Amino acid sequence: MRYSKEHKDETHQRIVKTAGARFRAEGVDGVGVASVMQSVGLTVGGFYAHFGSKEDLVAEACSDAFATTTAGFRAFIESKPAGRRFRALVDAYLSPRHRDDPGNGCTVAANGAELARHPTGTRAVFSEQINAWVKLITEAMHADGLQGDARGVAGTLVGTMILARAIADPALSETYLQSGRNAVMASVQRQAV
Amino acid sequence: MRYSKEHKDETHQRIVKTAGARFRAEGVDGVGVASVMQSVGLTVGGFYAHFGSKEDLVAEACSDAFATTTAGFRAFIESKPAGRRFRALVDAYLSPRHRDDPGNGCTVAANGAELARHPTGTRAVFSEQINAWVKLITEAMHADGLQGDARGVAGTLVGTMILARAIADPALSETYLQSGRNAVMASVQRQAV
DNA sequence: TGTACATCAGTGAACGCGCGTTCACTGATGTAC
DNA sequence: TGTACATCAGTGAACGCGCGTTCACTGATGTAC
Repeated sequence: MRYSKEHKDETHQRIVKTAGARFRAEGVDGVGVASVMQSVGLTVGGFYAHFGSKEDLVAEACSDAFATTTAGFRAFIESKPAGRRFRALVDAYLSPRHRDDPGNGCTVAANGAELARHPTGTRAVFSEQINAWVKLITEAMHADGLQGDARGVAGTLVGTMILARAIADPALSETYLQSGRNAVMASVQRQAV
Repeated sequence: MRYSKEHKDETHQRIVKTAGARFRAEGVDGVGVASVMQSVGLTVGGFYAHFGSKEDLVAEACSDAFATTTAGFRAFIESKPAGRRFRALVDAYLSPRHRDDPGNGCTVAANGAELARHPTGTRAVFSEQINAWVKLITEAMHADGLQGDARGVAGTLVGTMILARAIADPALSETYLQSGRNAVMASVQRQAV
């Protein structure tokens, strides 16, 4: 072999990470295979040594991006004391920082509607990631002695982010983020002891 | 003139309506100008007698689709007695029927993330429509003697629909719709008299 | 230890195709006389 | 009322371009001897 197994795996990961960021920032349809490979510093032809098709990359990149983001949120809230985790999660998700950096943010908010139109295989891996994300929300609630519907919370987070990004005026956009934060916090109750 | 003014306006409207439905069902990037014109029963070249560019069509079609959907929801809830309007609106929005027919449904849920990446002009008309939609939600709440944050409600509706459409399994998808309906109803309070 | 060979990640040109847009044109109709 | 002309919505072929994918190839390295 010309390159070691590690070398190929590393290149593969670089393609996945680059695609994950660009798909979120520019949309799946907005980013071509050749363009991704160029960002990685390689040429188009090499792509098919790593993936069977663009669709395979979409599935893997979106799944990886989602998992990485969820892991990031998990590390973030676990750095907070129990009792402050749920609010920290909500504030971090519905922040101007997240709104203005879709390339490193939530995959559902960035590509959810688009991915819903993709083949079943792609959607299946995506469904699993949504469940993992909802599980994290549930854990954050429980750590804070709160109870509520984590699926409803996930919906509010995603939808509010999409509205905040769609609205051109920054001040108006901020009021949507604020409304989303309020709505989520109002939807949970202190757990009966 | 070959055709009367009415004739051109009518053709223009047919293009707008067709594009609005197809953009929602297949995504803005997933539908070409030639394909829209074919759906209308015309050939590509004629397109530019009606629109300066595809982007102009995107702005007009999405704005029209959004306004039409909002008007439809308005007519629907006004057919209900005051006191049952908000719940009717929420149930209609978060229904399997709406989930399974994006081409005739909410433009934000279908194209929101995508349109956020479009030029300022397109986003501006879109922002206005969002405000009109939030206003309708507010009116439905007030008609029922409820108070709450209509922007937060809009976020929950949009995000829940995106999650429900992304999830491949129909039964699991239905639980997300249910959670969204619960979350919205729990977020409003009976108005103090 | 030194040499010949096999491997295969990555190259770069080419494929057919659909995209948004342009343009010379057609021909039915409204308008002017 | 009848005829000549101007208008312009719509035609259909062509434009350059980027798309996803294919393929003959290169050349550095691991492996066999």
